[in-house]
Amino acid sequence: MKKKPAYQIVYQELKSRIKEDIYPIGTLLPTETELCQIFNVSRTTIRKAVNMLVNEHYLEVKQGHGTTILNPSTSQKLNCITSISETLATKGYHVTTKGVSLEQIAAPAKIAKIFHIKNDSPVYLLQRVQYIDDSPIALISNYLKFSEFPDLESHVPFPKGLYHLLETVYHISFKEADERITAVSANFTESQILRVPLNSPLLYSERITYSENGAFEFAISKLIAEKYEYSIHLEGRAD
Amino acid sequence: MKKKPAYQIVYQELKSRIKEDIYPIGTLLPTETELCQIFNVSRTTIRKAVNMLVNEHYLEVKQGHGTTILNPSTSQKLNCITSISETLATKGYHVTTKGVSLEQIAAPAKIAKIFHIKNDSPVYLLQRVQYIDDSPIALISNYLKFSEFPDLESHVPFPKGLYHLLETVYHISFKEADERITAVSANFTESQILRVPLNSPLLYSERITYSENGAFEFAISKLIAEKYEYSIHLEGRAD
DNA sequence: CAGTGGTCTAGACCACACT
DNA sequence: GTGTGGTCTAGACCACTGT
Repeated sequence: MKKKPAYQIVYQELKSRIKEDIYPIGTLLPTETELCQIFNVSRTTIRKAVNMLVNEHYLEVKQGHGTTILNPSTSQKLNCITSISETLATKGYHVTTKGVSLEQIAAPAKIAKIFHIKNDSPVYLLQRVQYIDDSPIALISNYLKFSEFPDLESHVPFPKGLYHLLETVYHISFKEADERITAVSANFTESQILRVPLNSPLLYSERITYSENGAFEFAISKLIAEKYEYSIHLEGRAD
Repeated sequence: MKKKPAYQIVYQELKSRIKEDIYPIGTLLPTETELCQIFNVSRTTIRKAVNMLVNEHYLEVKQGHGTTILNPSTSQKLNCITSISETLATKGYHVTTKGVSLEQIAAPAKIAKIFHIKNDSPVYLLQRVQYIDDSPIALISNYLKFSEFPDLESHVPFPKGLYHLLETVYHISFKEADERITAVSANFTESQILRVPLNSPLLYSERITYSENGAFEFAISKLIAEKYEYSIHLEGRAD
């Protein structure tokens, strides 16, 4: 076992104390000097841990005043890597997945380039339709790097969601993702599957997802625009 | 005048040295110990400045190896507050604005709530069509807080762009923005103005923009989906 | 092995907020 | 004024990368 840095321990302990309401929302955290005594570490270490929690919007510091515990539900976590079904679930919808198809295919040039593998190497292609209650909402295709997910077939149909499976069974750590979003008109097939009129507007998104070892997923989603929206948070101005 | 913290000075100096190729892209930055001597400050101060540049993707640090200067053009700045015209301009398009209309209107309830003003207080409503070369691409409505922008009329039609005007003339500091993106079908009016077939897919976005003093802009954009896409960057997983 | 960044300390002084 | 967080130092030891 590796030894954990002190600031990590403080960070996790503070986080759980906030979640368990030992430090209730709206109140002030103990002062930095007090926290030094509580955890028996230097102020630098405390400040590093506190800063991490500020970045995650758990805390807000104000010079001369103190450090306030924030309400995490108010500051919804935007710009995090979440699946369509997870996003819908946090909004209170009951999401189900139907028509799951998982196959091994030869990587098209575009996919091969993203995964840094040779053209026509095997990749997984997962195709699904997602439903809210009994109405379809999304058509999703996921390309997954073959070498990272041995025996993926045996886990179909991912009762807890694809991303949950990748995290728990394959121990993938989601690092970052780049997504491009535009809109298209539903063609005949799409209109039939999603049960919308021909040419209805669909949100179209392509996402590349990265772990520490590089890209491992490329996903294409087509969503009924009337039923979905992307929420994003922007910060600062470019130079 | 306020005295600048040492880490700010180091940060700015390092940033300009990178931009002026004194520290060329792809090479290693001097070691932290060397930088301490160069700037005559402690290692903590150097590390704070370096960390800021890492967050802005100017540098990459690797333990046991060194700190590398990155190519900023490779890491496009996503999730920054930019206008449609600015985004298109960085992609090399020539953007023009036509049909500018600026009026004072009584704030609808939705806008009043966002700006924290009374219903029917005056707000500016700016409406425009944006073109690439001679083809229309976007239909934009901006609601602007009346009290923050006195005499806005005199600056029409914003030759350098609305956001540039707000920054330089009104000294607004863009802090953050929240945006919701979905898609709609072009109605008759929209299809005429944008010169697309009826029911063509349009990207629809609503944005609230904040300065240090709270929300000052609410913008609605309708963009021809075939000609535009949103690029976003996601990081980490929610708990 | 030598050299790099990663973590940590104990103590100092400064800038701001509240009363 | 008192107390909070903001900045900064000088020095120590750990952990990783490369040869």
